[in-house]
Amino acid sequence: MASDHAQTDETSPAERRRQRVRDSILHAAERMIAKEGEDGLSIRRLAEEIDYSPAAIYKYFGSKEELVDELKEAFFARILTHVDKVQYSEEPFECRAHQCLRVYIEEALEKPHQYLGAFSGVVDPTDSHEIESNKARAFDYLISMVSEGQALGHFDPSRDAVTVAKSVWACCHGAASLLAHLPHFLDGMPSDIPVKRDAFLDLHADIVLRGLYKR
Amino acid sequence: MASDHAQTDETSPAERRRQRVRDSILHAAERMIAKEGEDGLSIRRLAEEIDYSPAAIYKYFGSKEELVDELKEAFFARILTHVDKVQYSEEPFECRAHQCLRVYIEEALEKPHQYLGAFSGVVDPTDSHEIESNKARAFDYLISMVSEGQALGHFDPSRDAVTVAKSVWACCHGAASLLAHLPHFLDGMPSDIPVKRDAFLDLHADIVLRGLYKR
DNA sequence: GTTACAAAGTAAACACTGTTCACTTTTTGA
DNA sequence: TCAAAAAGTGAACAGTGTTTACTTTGTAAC
Repeated sequence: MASDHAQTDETSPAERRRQRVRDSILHAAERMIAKEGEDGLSIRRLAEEIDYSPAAIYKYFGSKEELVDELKEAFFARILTHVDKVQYSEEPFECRAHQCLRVYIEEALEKPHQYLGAFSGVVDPTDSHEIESNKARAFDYLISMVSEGQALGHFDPSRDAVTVAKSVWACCHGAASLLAHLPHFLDGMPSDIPVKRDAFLDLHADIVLRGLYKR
Repeated sequence: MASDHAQTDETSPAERRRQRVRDSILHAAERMIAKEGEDGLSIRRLAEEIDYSPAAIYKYFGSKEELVDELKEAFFARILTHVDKVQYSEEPFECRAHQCLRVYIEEALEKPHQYLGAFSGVVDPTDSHEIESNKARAFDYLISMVSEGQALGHFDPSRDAVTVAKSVWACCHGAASLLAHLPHFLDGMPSDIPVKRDAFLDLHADIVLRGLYKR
């Protein structure tokens, strides 16, 4: 039964083997990007690192771009799960909203090169596939957060929740982008190194959220 | 006297000629980047476009990076002058502050590829030359704007002006970056195309600035 | 077990890239 | 006019992503 034609878990030894090689490619690529950025990733050096020929990579990925895109999708999926966890916690709304912004930025900064790479370059408007990516979905959470804030009577209800959510996303993305791009961004500020980023993110989230409240 | 050893305006015909070639290189590079992005710029195709050999480019610029860095510096200098103009206008403070944020974003969006390219990739912390660029100076204007807002009794004075300015810069940069990166960012929103961006920027600046006011 | 077929893997080539170097042409200043 | 400097170039080097024809390996059926 276990060696029957239709496997119970849909994975044959060959498929598992293939999956392992695929993963090793992805992991090696991730390591190289983390070290040297997206431009530092070379298919040839990547192949050498995992002891394959460059051409072998193309049995697993259609192009370098497809490979990198898969990493980006996984990265944003990870950010989403972390933001999601905050969203459904038992904390009061104001605390959740604050954490929501913070966690997005903090998770983005876990992989600065990947985060920056995901926003470098103008996206082709005719490429519809980009629209339904996890990147766009990150911002769906913000819509429901803003709507909830309006329903609870905290936020100004006269504004369009979607538009406001886009504005909030811009604020979060900007902080993540600048912190990732400029390692010295917080230099010359009060308090010590590990606290600096924490304190800044608190202030930033405070300012952004305060902008949403009714006056 | 005019043909004396030391020229009055410090430019000989040879220097002017050289400057013209230099400019033609820069302009061609700018056109190519505007069309195909930073990665789409090729020294060889650039040379072909202006009818020179690829090697000739290196008589004017040490490397491709130096060339695009000069374009970036000029671009941010242009943004700065526009923001500067707002800063010293005769409008009331609240209007100037609002315009300050708007103009930064609008000018950034004049060259989406260049703006995104200026923030792609993690900056080398040991490279001190990056710190004193026009990019960093854009944010000096925000510091004085925040300080003035505090002095006038509008903004919360208990906060560090520099830190707040960084937060505001992040909000502006985020909006510029997202709008440049995602041409569809404002799709699915009320009102028509030319007004959309205008309305969004107004809302965004409103939200950010409201976050700074005393409650 | 053998055989047929598909999958995995590769070496070599193609068409690019940025950059350098030896070399020629042109321009300049005395 | 003549040497020196500047401007410009062709060819090469080392690297890139990708494709193609080919070989090796593994699998499934007879």
